Amino acid sequence: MKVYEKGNSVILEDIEDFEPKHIFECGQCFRWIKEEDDSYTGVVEGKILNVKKEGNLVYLNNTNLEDFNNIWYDYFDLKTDYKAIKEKLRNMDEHLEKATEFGYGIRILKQDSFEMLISFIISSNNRIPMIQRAINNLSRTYGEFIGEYNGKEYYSFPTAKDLNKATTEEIRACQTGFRDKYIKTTVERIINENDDVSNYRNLSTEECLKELLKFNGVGAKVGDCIALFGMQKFDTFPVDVWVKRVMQEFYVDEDLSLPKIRKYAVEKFEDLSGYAQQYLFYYARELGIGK
DNA sequence: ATGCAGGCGCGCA
DNA sequence: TGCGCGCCTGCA
Repeated sequence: MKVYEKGNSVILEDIEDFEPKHIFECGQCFRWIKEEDDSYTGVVEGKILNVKKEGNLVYLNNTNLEDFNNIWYDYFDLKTDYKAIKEKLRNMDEHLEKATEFGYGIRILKQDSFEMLISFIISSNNRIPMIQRAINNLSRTYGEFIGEYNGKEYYSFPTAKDLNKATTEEIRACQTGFRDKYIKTTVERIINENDDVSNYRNLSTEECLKELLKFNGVGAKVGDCIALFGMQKFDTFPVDVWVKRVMQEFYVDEDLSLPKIRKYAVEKFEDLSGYAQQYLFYYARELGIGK
């Protein structure tokens, strides 16, 4: 892979295992919006970035080499060899062979811990467009105005301190629905206990999940998502309805409970569980497997 | 129209 | 430990 700066962009040449659609639509993030030219625009660490792939070039627009080195390299997990991960998974069975071929450009983003905590609380029993809307409303109301890009305004995801200014009613007014009280008590607890959830990265996966489950609105699936996407715990396996369907279709009995499906997967995929989940999820949802 | 969608907390056995 | 149920909200 070659990296160079050109104008207001950083260009990645001959980067392998990087496909914007796969990365931004495999269920891990909510703030990357598809543009008319099939590029994606998002907000990370107070920066607006546009990502576009053309042939063997990935354009990171509205940025520079300094931010690439300080932010985007880690955010897009460019240090990790996804070819090696896919190779291991592909050799496990025919289903993963197909799933890794289908979602060949998936990468697991290194996202902000607190943003993941709140975002996945909102995700429970909810649909992606509505999750995106609620997060946008919260960001516009309680986040910081960053600037404009292509005529649209962008805001940072609010900090716990910012969000703590909102009442339960005001949080609901951002279209969070019945999850308003979960968000309120979660933010309140973080402020009162002066907690920094990004420190959960230092805990073992088991301890990390145990701590996350103490938050109101965080159950098994949501906790796994936060640990995986916000704390880089790759030996987790979030089981949502799509993953349940694809697991039942290919691996386990129809009547196996969710916790048992999870146990089966983590024992099978071990440290690659999170990656396997992403490939299987994207494969199942895009193809409508098990529906 | 009424059931349901990318779950969770709760009450109850 | 394992169930069944209600819940914001928009869409089929």
